[in-house]
Amino acid sequence: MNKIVSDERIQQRLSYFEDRCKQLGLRVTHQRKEIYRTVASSCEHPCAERVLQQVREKLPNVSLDTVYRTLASLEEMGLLRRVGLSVKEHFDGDLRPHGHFVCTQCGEIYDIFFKENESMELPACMNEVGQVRQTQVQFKGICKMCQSR
Amino acid sequence: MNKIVSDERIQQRLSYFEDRCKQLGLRVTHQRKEIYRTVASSCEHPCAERVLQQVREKLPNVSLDTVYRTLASLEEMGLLRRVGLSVKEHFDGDLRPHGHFVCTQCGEIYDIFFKENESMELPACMNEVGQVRQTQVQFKGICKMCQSR
DNA sequence: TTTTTTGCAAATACTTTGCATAACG
DNA sequence: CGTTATGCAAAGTATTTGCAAAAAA
Repeated sequence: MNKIVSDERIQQRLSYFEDRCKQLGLRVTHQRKEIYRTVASSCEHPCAERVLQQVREKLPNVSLDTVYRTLASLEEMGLLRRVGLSVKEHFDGDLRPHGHFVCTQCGEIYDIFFKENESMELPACMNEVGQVRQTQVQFKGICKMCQSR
Repeated sequence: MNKIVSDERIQQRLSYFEDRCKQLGLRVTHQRKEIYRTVASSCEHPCAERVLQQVREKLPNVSLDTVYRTLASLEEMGLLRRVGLSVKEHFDGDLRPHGHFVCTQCGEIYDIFFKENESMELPACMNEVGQVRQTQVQFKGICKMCQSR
């Protein structure tokens, strides 16, 4: 398994997860707990299918759609993040260094030009990981348009 | 239409596009040209379907799969970028501020912890765009593993 | 003329949804 | 017991692929 997170830390997180569930009136089911445990103790940024595999080692009958539903609610609960953006691919012909603001409500993508971006240096540890071809900064949130509704 | 890019600039880009095609032995077809023109002159980060719509205003018979194929080759040619990550969604239970390195060959995602990330301030223009909930820095490139093959 | 690219159609991959049953609190 | 969450099956969306015909060089 791919586990660098300590058991102790996972326990902490699980109990926080249970508290949050109670706070929000969500039920603490075996499936939710196992799905959250999997994501919280994984270092591999698993996709839904991969989460399912891991969860099924303990709960063999869990279905993929439960995994999707649960991952979505864990995200809403603020217990995990989605790496990346949206289901669709989006393309950008503007090659100047710039970032993007993505509205999580309407999906709109806005260009963000800012100085820090242009002069951004690669972190030192980058050498050990690989050769960087491009850097993108993404901001997620709610855009003005959606706010004023 | 969504055009802020000047005609002059688009012409420049199109002729660079043709040069690159010749350099690489790729044919300059109407479809490729129109697809590139669309992405290069758009400010809306279009998805494939949206590119198709625009392209069809000039070339009504272009098909969606050609758009996909062409966008992929334009990316390889270094003429456009994919906003986001990969087709699949990936989830991350680690909420500490950190970035990701994504290998464009094998798809592996590596965590990148670095000081600059923790202290990163939001660009001033952000106020005009929306309320930021989270910030993610993404690096794309080829990882060590893939390099040594 | 030769080779690449296209369009069509179909397959594949990923994610979401409706509904009856099961399980939490 | 009442209500929410799950599993199943099916639908919905996005992307990719094989192949014959069309078009570029």
